Amino acid sequence: MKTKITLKELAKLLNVSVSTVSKALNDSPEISPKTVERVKELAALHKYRPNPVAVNLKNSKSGTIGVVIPNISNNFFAQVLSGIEAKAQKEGLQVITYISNESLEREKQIVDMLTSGFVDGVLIAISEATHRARNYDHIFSILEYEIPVVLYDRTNFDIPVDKIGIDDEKSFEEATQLLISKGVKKIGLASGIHHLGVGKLRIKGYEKALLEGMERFVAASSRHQVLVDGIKDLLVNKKVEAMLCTDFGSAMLVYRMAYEFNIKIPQDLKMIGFLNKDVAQYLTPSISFIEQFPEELGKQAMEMLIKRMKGQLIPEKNSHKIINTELVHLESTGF
Amino acid sequence: MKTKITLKELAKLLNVSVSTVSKALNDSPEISPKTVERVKELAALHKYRPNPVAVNLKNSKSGTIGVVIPNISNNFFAQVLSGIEAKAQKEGLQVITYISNESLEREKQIVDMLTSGFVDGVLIAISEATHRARNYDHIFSILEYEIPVVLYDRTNFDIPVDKIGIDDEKSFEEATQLLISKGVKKIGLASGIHHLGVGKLRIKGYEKALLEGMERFVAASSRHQVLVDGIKDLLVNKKVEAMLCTDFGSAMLVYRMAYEFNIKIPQDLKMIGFLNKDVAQYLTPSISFIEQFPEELGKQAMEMLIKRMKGQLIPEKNSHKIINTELVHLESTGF
DNA sequence: CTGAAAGCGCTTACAG
DNA sequence: CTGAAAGCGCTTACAG
Repeated sequence: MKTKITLKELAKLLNVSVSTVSKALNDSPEISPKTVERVKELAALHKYRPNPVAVNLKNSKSGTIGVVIPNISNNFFAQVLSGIEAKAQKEGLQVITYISNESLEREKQIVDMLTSGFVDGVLIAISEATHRARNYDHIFSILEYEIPVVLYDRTNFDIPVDKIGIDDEKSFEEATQLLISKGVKKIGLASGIHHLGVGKLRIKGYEKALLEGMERFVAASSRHQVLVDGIKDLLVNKKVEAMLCTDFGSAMLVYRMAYEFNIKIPQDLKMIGFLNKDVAQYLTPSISFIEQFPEELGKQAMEMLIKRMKGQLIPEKNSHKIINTELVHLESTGF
Repeated sequence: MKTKITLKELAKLLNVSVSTVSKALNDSPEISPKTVERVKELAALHKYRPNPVAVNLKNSKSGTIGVVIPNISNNFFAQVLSGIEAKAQKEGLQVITYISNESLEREKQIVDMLTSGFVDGVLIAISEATHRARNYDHIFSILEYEIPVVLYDRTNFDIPVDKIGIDDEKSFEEATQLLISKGVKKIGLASGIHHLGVGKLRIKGYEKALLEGMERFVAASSRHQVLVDGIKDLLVNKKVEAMLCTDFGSAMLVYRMAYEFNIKIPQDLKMIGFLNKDVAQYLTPSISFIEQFPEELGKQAMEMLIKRMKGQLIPEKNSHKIINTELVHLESTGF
């Protein structure tokens, strides 16, 4: 019904040239006010809107940015996307979403698309598999194509690009220090992601905060049963008084085993985890968590990318930004 | 560095015309095998890839589809997106993501973008605000522009388009029937989304399944404290033996209050909820939940849209598909 | 088998 | 003030 009208058709209806219509619509001072009015009136009547594909071709850009997400089921990334999308909308940019599912293979395919001219810029969090394989060639290829790119969240590897993330190490260092300051002596840590960059950093922060003479109690494995046994050992045999959990899975395991062995949270065991707010606060008892402000991270990543695309950042110098985390106290750290 | 090479440049390097290069690259039978080889070799050397924006302009399409998501923090929608994206990738389509945040205003803006020619098709789940305001004009406008569109998940309103969703009513009807078959007499329901389409349907299913003489125990409110009081009444005063929860929030409240009033799950109280798998199975005790297969829903929505875009569906007839849900038994329904 | 021309829908320097 | 022409990067019917 309302099949899209083009400049050419408007021009014919108005008995003027296409150029005149285009200029009138773009408020060019070259065109007489009277003509501008006529043109705009008819354009409004027909609800004319320029074909974005044509405009983009003309401008040699695509008007879109590509966002690569390792795992959209992880609420953290979903929220990051939300922040990105909100900012993009304001800037009139379209967000093309690619989900790598933590796969190197998939990530390579995605990068292939990204470098083919579909997008004007890229926001990417590197997949787990890529980190494990230490195969970053495809990431470098984005740079070779001179496509502006910002790495978000998973930033701990050496590549000369703009980055934005949180300080994983510091967050757990501070959490550990807080427990120590409250007089907790035996602090344990559980992790199902110790092999990943973020996992390593969180564990490092914990270890850094431990005082001389304090024992290190770590249960870490990506294999379920090994992790279960490790946690059980810490809770039952080592009788730790607090547990830090680097990820959702390990937090839920600690939670569950505390229940099974009748260890009361927070009376017998304090807990702090990297969980998303929604889950953390709704649990019974609620679990104190590290707030990472993912939407803010997404927003700022987008801002950084926009600046880079507009050439507002110094070419040879890369930005590196840190979003501060915040320890939110809920029931599991009641003292 | 690796600045993109164009057909024109390839042509110049090869001393042939642009048309010849284009045809050779597209394996046109018009071109001699020798030329094809020469062209392809040089193209490969320079890693030539056609500018997608130009190709799209030529083909009068955009190569993208728009996906409108009401709330990406809801894991259900995140998973739907995952299914959509996977399928789109296979079809060589780009997914532009728009997040309405359950806002009518935002949804209108988004639809405005969608009808301006950015996308070849649309997948949309209508926002809560839109449903409340019963203001569907903008949705109809997508139809006026003759853009293929598939409604997913929130499909219970009258509009002549393709739809795909789950049978909310049936899912809770069956869940209720199951409890009845196990001899549970006093079955309660908690809802924080009774005012929404899906909430209404779930409640309706519950009511439909109740046998003659069975009392209806419903605690429903979008106001936190009212809902808390309602649930408390059901658990403590009415002493229901089971609770159905239409949403994550109400499930967590029931969970919490059972804990506070020392009501044991599943011994004293059975529970079934609309939760996502991840949370449901990790809770202690784990909560039996209705599996909605969101990725499958996303995938099939995309398939339906592709068929519509390709004209493989009958123009005057709309598809309406239902994804079957499945009650997954975990600890909270242990009998 | 190859190439010139037209065209997708727009914008913009240039003539008049 | 208006319009013809060139061009963004491609494809394809048409001539040769």
